[in-house]
Amino acid sequence: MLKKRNVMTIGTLAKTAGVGVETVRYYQRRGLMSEPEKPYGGIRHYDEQALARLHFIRASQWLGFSLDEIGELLTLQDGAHCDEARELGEQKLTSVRRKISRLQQVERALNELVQKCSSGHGDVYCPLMASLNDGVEDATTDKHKVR
Amino acid sequence: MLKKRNVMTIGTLAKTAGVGVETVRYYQRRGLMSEPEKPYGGIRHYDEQALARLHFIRASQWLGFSLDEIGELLTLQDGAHCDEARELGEQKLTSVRRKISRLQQVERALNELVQKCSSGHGDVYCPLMASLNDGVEDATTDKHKVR
DNA sequence: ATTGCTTCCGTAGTGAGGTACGGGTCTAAG
DNA sequence: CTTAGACCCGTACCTCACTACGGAAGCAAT
Ligand SMILES: [Zn+2]
Ligand SMILES: [Zn+2]
Ligand SMILES: [Zn+2]
Ligand SMILES: [Zn+2]
Repeated sequence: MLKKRNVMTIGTLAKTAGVGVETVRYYQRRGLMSEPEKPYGGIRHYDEQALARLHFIRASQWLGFSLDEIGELLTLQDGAHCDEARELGEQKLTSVRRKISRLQQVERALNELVQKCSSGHGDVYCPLMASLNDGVEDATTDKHKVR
Repeated sequence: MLKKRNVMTIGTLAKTAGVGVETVRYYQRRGLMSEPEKPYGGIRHYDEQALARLHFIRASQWLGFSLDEIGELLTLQDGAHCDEARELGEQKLTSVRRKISRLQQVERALNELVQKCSSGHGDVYCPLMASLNDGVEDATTDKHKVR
């Protein structure tokens, strides 16, 4: 699969990194990866630096960074801007923690609804449906701000 | 704001429920709300049932149901299908719990990175950046499956 | 009666992160 | 030499939940 000295075509690069060819090209269009020069009338070749870049992008994405944010992170790669990178990491950590506690609220509310519905109410009305109609009382105060 | 006997225009309805007029019309197009008949050449009027429907939708959305799923929930509103509704709730609960534990993995990984970066490494290289390049080792096994 | 805010209705655009298509060119295997 | 399978490139399309636009017509206040 890997040609000598890790010189790859875009297809090999993509498969090695576990993404689609179209995704690589999309990252190039987004400016997250550079397009290597192509030999006259030929096919571009990619090296292990391109693969490392793909690893960087996917790892950052796994941590919740958007492609725009990843672009920013990439400008800090020289190692001299460690403080800025850490700042971005801390902001992301904060937002991840907010998401977690929001989801935990949802989990509690949903669990309560399901429990109430399970514990045989007398076929008269369903507390789950009733709560949805009334607006899921318990969870939070600003009920109608979904997004 | 509320006209006598809770008869409202679409604008009043929307404002009362805390959504936009366009959103109400969108829900109608999606089949989540019915359009009232309009008096000849006139303006449609909405009652408190429409408002309740809007509450139902927003509450369900807050719990993480998609509009398609909410459409399904609405067919179970007669109270006779409580078991199916509970099943949907349980599935959603499972997916919420999966999201939470995934985010908790991210939180641990991100926290570790930020900590390592904070504890003065000798300006030589940044462990945060290095980890991103190497692929955030600790977190999980299927690293490259982001979505 | 004139202004000015709503309503009505269909269509189109947004953002994020891709995925798919189609027509042409290149390369490696048989 | 021929053919199957990559590659190249631009463009269009996808999901989700809205949001905006545009023009006609209604309704309320001045
Ligand atoms: Zn700096
Ligand atoms: Zn029930
Ligand atoms: Zn049933
Ligand atoms: Zn650092």
